[in-house]
Amino acid sequence: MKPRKDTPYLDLFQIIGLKLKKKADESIKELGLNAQQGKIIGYIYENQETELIQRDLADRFHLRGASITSMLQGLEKRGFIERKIPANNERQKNIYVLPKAVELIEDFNDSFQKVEDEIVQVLSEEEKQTLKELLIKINERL
Amino acid sequence: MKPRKDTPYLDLFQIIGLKLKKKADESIKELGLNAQQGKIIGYIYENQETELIQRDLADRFHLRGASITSMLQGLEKRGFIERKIPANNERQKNIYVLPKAVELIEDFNDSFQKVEDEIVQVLSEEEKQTLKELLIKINERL
DNA sequence: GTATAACTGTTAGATAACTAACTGTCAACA
DNA sequence: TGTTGACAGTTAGTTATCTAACAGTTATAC
Repeated sequence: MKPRKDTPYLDLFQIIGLKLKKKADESIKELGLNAQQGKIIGYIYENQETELIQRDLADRFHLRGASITSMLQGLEKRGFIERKIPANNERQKNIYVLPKAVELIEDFNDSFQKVEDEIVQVLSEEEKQTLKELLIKINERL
Repeated sequence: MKPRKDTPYLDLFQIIGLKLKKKADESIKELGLNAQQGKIIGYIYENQETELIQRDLADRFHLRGASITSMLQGLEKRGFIERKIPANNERQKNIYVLPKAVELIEDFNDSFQKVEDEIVQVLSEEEKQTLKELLIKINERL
């Protein structure tokens, strides 16, 4: 009498992930960017002094190189970032945010914070802490 | 001295969701389907006696009607499912799985079960229970 | 020192999702 | 009962991701 299907964790993670993506996209839509672009601009801003290259973004965001190329080409064309080939390695491109993007960073960090608060609004402080520990543990082994 | 960004829950859910999608896709790739298609076929199989229509799938899987149309057209063309306009309402299409799909259901349910086990492999029974409760609570309010 | 392998990024083409505009059918109500 | 609005699904066009094949650069090994 084995159950035909019973994958509550997989299902819950998928549905919650999808809902969060939609909420995050919606929250910064008016800025003309989607959530992924916002997250990436924020990450570039915080790491642009460290010779950040496209490869690093691919690793950090679990995207393929080709996807990063395409996304950054779009952001560059629209004047949010620039890419410069460093002197010591012509294979690479270092990435920097331009003022047009910097202006927006505070706005979408606020927006993301609102989504973040929505996620845990129904949890007590103790539950939040427990959840975070469990998620980190799962993420490390996945 | 407010932190520029601190959205650990949003980030963790996004990354875990992405990793799980990739694992689930990989696990049934050899069957010629992706995880979403597998999940949907399984769901149709379990609900085809209930006059299941495309709208129901859109609601259950949080997809738009147009996405369901496109996915089902593909599955129908490849002989996995069929759609029949019911006598009592010509707007709707009832959905049924065909034998070719039924053959595969056990296989991909096994595959999904393996991914499910990977998610919680590092957790104790008590932690699993706690996590499930927290995820359900979050999902309900999102 | 040169050949080979690894690395970084790009292009082309496929796929799965989306929105907006549409068709056809059914339901509600004035 | 006739109009109007809601509902179910489709189409067209866009976007973000993917894989596979590729080019150019750098590192490694013999």
